[in-house]
Amino acid sequence: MARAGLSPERVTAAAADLADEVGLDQVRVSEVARGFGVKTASLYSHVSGSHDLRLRIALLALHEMAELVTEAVVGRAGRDALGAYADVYRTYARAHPGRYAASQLRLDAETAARSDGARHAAVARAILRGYDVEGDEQPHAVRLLGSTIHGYVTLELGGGFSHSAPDTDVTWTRVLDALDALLRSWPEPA
Amino acid sequence: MARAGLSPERVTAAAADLADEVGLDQVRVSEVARGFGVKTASLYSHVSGSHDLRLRIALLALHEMAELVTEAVVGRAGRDALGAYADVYRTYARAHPGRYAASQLRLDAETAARSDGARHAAVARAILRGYDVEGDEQPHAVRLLGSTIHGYVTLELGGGFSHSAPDTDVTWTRVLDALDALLRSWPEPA
DNA sequence: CACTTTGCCTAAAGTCTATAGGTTTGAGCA
DNA sequence: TGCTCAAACCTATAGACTTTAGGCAAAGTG
Repeated sequence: MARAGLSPERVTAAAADLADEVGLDQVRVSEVARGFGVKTASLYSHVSGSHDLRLRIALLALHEMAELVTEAVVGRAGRDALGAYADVYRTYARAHPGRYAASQLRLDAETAARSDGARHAAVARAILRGYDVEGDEQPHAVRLLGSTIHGYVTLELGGGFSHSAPDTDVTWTRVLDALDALLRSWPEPA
Repeated sequence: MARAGLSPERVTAAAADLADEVGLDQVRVSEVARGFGVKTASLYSHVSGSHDLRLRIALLALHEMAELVTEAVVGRAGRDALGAYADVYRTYARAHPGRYAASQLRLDAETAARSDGARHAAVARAILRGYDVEGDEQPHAVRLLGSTIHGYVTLELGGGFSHSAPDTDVTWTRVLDALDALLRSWPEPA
């Protein structure tokens, strides 16, 4: 019988697409197998189970976002760079909710080291350079940036804003303006 | 044989405790039943399944946090109120990670209306009153507040900060100071 | 062409969810 | 006290998912 041409990469990609469609927690090894027209047990030669599958989706998402975010900020600085940076996450999360959810999974130190997580922080630091936030203050500012952007994206995606009135796009630019203002006048180290 | 004295409330409470221990996505109806020394099927008279169980945990968490947050801000204003408000979420999330995760679940409009979600927004608006952020600007500021606090708590809990250097408590006060400064000088409507 | 590896299969054990229907318990009441 | 009835809990069952073990056949290799 014809082989389906499976590989860890293809399996992960299919699982990621499935996660975007039905939600990360609804990703089943059996369903991924069905998608390939293959028996469930066959996937276990390529990935070591459903936990492994989710982890691989996370690494894929972190990689894809790192590529996008790196590309988005080249040639930009200040508010312009900040907006491009943040928009990547928001746009990605809307287009790929399952992948984005996976990227928030807790990774053990070893896996995290192997991931593209550090690239995200590096891009954030590059943006801060345009604001003259340096030295010991950088980590704090990076965390603030990450918290606000990630929090907004998560809440918006989770429907946390859909119950109240104003358009979320308006709030989004307001939030970015606020972050911009904050970084412009970042306080001196205590 | 002695009855276990089940009820939707007791089942939900036990499930919430289990979620805090093993993670929300590891909550099994069968495991909750085991905890009561009861057969799995018996729980279906009290809750209508695992989805229902998670939803009930979410409502419980939203209620508990609403109580805490309401109590925390009475008699406070400005930076003081902001800090007390934010600390409730951070402390709660650390003590009850499963409950907190449940509180982020997407609720349909009907369930959301029945939840204590609106109370959280009301407390946030009360804090803004101390900063003279009013009218059409309030929703934007509420969303910024929620995004940053929720994002920070989520990232910290998810281990997103544990790979880099400085103490997260320091960053936390820095973030709150930043939000305080931001609200103090909130821009006029465009 | 023989040989090895790889890819996918069948088989099976174990766990979970969920439904249907039966039995026991205990509170209220004549 | 003894009856009734609803609630609480049970057994049985069906279907789905996960994961391991071992087998055959198709693709690459010398």
